[in-house]
Amino acid sequence: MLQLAVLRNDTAKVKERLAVKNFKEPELVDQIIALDDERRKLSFQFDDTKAKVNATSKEIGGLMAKGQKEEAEAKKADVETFKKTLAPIEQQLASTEQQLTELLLRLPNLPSELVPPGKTPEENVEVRSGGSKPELPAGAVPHWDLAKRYDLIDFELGNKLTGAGFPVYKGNGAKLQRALIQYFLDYNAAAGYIEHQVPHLVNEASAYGTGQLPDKEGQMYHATVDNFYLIPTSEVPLTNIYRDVILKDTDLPVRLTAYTPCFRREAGSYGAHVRGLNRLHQFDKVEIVQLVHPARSYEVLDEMVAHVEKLVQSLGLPYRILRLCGGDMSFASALTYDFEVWSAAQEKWLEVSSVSNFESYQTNRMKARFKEDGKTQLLHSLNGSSLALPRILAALLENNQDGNGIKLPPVLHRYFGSEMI
RNA sequence: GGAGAGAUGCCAGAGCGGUUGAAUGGGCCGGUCUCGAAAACCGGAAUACGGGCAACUGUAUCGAGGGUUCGAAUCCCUCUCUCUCCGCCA
Repeated sequence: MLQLAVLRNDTAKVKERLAVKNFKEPELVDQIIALDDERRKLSFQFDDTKAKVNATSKEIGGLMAKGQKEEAEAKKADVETFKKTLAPIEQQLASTEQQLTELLLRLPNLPSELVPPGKTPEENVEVRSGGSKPELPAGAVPHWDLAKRYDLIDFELGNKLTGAGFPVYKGNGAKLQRALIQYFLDYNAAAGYIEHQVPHLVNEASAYGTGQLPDKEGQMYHATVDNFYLIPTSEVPLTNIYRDVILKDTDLPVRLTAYTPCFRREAGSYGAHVRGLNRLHQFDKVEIVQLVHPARSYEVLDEMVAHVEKLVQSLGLPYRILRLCGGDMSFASALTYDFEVWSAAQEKWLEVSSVSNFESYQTNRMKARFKEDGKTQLLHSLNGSSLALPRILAALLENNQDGNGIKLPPVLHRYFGSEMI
């Protein structure tokens, strides 16, 4: 969430930035500041009265020790009076604080100056592209047909076991998944990201920490008996490792990577968008996360984009990098680059990675901080997919079909064990 | 799943109703000493939110939440987690 100090000191700027994100309730900012004024007033009254209670209670202790019972009783009456005035203040303070937090949670992160204006994905700005779209042989088919032809993925079996969006990978399909995961992890580790294996279910505090709660409650699977959430991305457990942690500046930067399955309810999706591997309820993803000094976060963002770009290039897939416009960005992000690869048989761009700088929006929620020259301050958090598997798989299958099989890019040969499927 | 024990600062660990934000030891930072280091000695050091130009100062925090009390790290209740034993088990 945004820092109160920023809202108070830079109110006009905050509203201007929120407008870029097409935020509909700018008046919330003023409400929040008014509530904070109220909170300060109440907090002062509370502290002041409580100080009297504490001081008097201490005196009572002294009097009791000296055996001055009568005086002590008189003081007790004083405390009684203080406490009577304290009770309503305490209640008001608690409800004001709660309201304040609720409102604060409704404000999205401020977009950086680099974010282009716009409301729809069409207004995203292409910053770079690479590779070239392949010429497909006659009779080329989409990946769901290829998956069937070469017996790589069984969508119907997934329907039987669980439901739509939970495919079963088998044979070379399963092996290729494993090869991709291992290649991605090795690639990230070589760049200094420390590999982690993390829980696939998290508690409420973690879901709040990265911003999945409260606003995206409906997008997560919820194991209600134990009140755990199935992770929609390993960003959640990875970033929350540093919830309520204060690092030393010498610990920075923190670089993490993990492979996990990701679970998303994707409520409201339907039709051609969800065909084949395009949109699943469970999919595999390798993620990278960094926690860095605030002064460096944009430099690091560029570095992460370059890192993912090289990975996509190594797979030989035609791609483009988009800088998301205000309307297409996620709630918590300050700047996001999406990677899309060309899925030649579908003739569609598919999003395979999203690399974002969250600045202090997540770290303020989860109190992930570091200490520099004795001063404690919030870290900046960033993450990106490196990479999401299903759409990579879709593009690899479609783009590399030659009628006899699928030719795999050279980087995968040693992971897959052969050059063709 | 059953029975018991426990959760205190960076770590270990005291405290079990009243100057305890917290003894003591270790670690860490600064200093003295030293050519330098070690040892020894001296000093410093939590987080959040307020008040104050500042020095400084108020409040909260001893797993979390609630309660008892003039006063709670200390007593009571609920929850979470850890450990030991039993059961079960990849």
